[in-house]
Amino acid sequence: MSAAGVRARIRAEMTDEIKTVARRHLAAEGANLSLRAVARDLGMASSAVYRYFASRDELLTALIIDAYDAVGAAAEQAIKNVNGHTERLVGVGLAVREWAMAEPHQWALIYGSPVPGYQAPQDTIGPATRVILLIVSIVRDAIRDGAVTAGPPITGRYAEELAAVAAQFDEQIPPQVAGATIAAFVQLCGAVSSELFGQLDNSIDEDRRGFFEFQMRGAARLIGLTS
Amino acid sequence: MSAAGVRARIRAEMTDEIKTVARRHLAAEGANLSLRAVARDLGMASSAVYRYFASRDELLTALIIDAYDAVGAAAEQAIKNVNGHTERLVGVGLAVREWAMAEPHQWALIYGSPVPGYQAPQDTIGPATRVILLIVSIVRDAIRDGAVTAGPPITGRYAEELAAVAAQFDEQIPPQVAGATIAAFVQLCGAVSSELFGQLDNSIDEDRRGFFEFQMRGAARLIGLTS
DNA sequence: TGATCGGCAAGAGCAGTGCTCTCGATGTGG
DNA sequence: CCACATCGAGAGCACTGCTCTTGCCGATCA
Repeated sequence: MSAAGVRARIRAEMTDEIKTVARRHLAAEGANLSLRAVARDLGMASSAVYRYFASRDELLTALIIDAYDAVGAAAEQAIKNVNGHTERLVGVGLAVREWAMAEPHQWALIYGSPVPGYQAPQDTIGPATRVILLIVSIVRDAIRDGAVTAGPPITGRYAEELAAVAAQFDEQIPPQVAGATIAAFVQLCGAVSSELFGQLDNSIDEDRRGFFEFQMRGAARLIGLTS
Repeated sequence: MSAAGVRARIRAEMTDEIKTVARRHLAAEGANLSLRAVARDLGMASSAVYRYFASRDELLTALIIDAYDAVGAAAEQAIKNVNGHTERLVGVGLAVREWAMAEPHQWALIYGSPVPGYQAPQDTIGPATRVILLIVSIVRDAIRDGAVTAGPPITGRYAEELAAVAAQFDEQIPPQVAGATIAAFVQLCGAVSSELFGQLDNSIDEDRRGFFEFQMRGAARLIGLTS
């Protein structure tokens, strides 16, 4: 291996190590990630970290991309061997929920309020779409299988926009089905966030998983999934 | 008026002034509210602010309570003269959405990820329930008017919890209807947050209001509202 | 009236933060 | 072997939340 390769590998390892420690700090203390504290944990000067990440925001961006990737991978993995379109949709929801329960601060990082003064760069929009694309693919399969009874037709500018979005994947997706699909994703994110951020406290306290599944099945009914 | 009364009034005015300036800073810069900057804007030393709020968290708590109250009041006001249960539900959603669009940082404060290291005290749970209580009252009225066709029955621990919640308001609310009602609130919060936090970028970019209304009408259908 | 007391604001100060700059060490490529 | 790019360390700047002390000023009481 060339010397440049060695340097690049060491640099990549160091980058990973910083991200790992940063994730640990994130899990322990929440979103106000301290670059200095991370550096202390690594036994190096804070200024040294800036050799690897130009700013705290850039480190956060790296963590965000990784988080989007992780939750997307978890969802894909979870329904690998699941049959039935509704079951696959519910499976995605449950997998995302479980990932979020295990990594609440990472969830807050990607689906909570944006970090103050932080503007998500273009790098994040790719991995960000992984879960919604998975859901869209489930619905597309269901339509192909004739397992969708579309709801009442819709009109208006948003219907055209939904049709345009649907056309990117499959012209056969009616706009109201595309809308209900995005609505299902919104419900998924909202359900996880409300559970995680304490909105459900003092109402559903024990079987939150059951209530979450109830919501996912409702979303599936609105899409029109018949199996 | 007694001297003590004068003192108390001046103190209340000062407290309000601090909150107003803090809200302005929140709107301008985001969630990382700087107590020192607020004090500078008020032309006083930062230490003086601590006479009115024991800590930055306490100031945030005051802002959170006010925000919950404001969004609740906006929702109640919006449907004062609206007839039809579905229209009232949609009206609540649109009013909440509009308030959130006008005050995005205040929305993030109450429905976004919790502020790092901040634990919501008991004072906040009262005002926090104002919007969901309004939605519940709409559904209760609809049931009284015979304008709800309940969905398929549900079983399990979460169904019992939903029944217990429903019993706090009206025994006539079936658990699946109570569940769909909370789901509607979750959809509402999720829809506003996803629009505000950029999840909808590059899919629905023009008629987001229309798509939001579409989601609210879907939630109403899941509840079973027939008018 | 004069002394006392309580609430208020200001300032200094502590420990922490993100970030920049410079300087020295160290390993790499010609 | 030497020049160079890369890296880490340290000092330093401006900022933060928060505490403590000091002094002021008006209200209260003897």
